[in-house]
Amino acid sequence: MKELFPLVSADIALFSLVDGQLAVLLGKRSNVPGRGQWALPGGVLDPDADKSLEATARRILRTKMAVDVPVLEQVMTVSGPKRDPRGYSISTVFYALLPCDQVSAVAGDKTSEVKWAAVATLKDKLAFDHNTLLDAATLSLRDKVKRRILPLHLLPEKFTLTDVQNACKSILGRELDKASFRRQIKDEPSLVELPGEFLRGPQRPAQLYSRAPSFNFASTREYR
Amino acid sequence: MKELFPLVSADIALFSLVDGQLAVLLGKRSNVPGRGQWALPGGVLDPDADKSLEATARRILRTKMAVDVPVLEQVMTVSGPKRDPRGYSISTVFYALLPCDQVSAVAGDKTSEVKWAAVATLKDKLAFDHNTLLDAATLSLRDKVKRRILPLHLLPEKFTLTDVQNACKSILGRELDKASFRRQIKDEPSLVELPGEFLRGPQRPAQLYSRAPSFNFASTREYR
DNA sequence: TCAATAGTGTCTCTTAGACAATATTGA
DNA sequence: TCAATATTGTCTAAGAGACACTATTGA
Repeated sequence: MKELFPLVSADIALFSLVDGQLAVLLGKRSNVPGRGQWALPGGVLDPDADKSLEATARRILRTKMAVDVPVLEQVMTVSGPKRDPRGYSISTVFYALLPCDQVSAVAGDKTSEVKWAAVATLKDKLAFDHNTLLDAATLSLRDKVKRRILPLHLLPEKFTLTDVQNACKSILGRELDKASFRRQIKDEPSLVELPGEFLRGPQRPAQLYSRAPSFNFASTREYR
Repeated sequence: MKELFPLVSADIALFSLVDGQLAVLLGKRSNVPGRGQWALPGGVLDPDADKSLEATARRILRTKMAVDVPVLEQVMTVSGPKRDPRGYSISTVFYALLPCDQVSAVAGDKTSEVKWAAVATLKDKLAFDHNTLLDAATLSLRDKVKRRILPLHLLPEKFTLTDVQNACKSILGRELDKASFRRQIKDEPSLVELPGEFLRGPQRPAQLYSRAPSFNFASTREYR
């Protein structure tokens, strides 16, 4: 393979909900640079295989983490001669959403070098400039949710409105009023009520919903 | 200079107001590919000279257009093997803001291959995928203004509130109510009233304002 | 005086947030 | 019945849009 100059790569913040907290998938670096440190999964562009940097990101998640993500959003691109000791590098950052039970790399491998980490607890603990990248990705996701694009891809196939509210709460980092939240999503076409299906427990059953097939997380939303 | 692979470059949508309309600076391409077509100014990363792709963009504007821009915002990065006939290419798109009278390249050169074009009139008239890039840049700028970051860098040093309103109107593409607009920007710390200075004409004089020195267009704004 | 634009006041409607009230289940 | 959570109703305040009114200049 022809050598790349500059070094062009994609890094991905794969978000999920772990114990109701927003979490991100990290890999422990097994090679220099940054050996032994935790970092966002990433990899170098393969011009022969990748139709775009989005394709690079998907390939990395597929080969390194064995996941296919339904949502992949570009965040920004960082560049410079000092970011990577190997030389001038360009990195495009993405974020992806997935229910954490769909990532087997974590639980399956005993000598696992992959883990979920709560986003809120990750101050300055990552390799390279990955804390900056993660912060940008988190802000970008938060922005989406503020525009009322629901992070339904973090949830299992069937979920309650309380689940949706908790997902939004963990992303926005603040409490949400139940009544207000429900008013706001009441007429969301992305939510499909599943008639007769309820989540049962030692209390009043909760209506179950699923994502509308037409729901497109990437779509924007007009606001004034 | 070491050859780049892939081809990494920056393209810039330099926005301004021309006759009250949002306009973008275009250059006619003098070389293949795209010779003779109009395109956003852009150029290839110089790893020795550019500390980042932002620096690339600034260098291009400085050398090709002889302007120093106060605002430069990253929009997104496009990539792929087919975008440019020269091979696999990565391009990061930026937008910049400037009063059009600060760009001399247009008026100064009789055989000028540079022009301002009203953004609203540019359907599918640009080289490569530059219409897509311009659309993305325009949306990104619009987004800023929707968050009440005022596009003050499009205006001259002294301006009236009506000027600000017209700038926002041309970016948002819709009429704005005067009273409502003024209520919204009433307590903007970015606006400094110039006591005793007025724009005079055949009507009631209009208070002049200037940008606050601390005004930072890049800063975001919290919204729920 | 009039034309023209600057600048302000007021009304209505929507909506977010706060908080309370009611509903429905299993134990 | 009670605990627990789901779901809904109501009040209030803030703010946007619409629109009309007043203010101040030059001609």
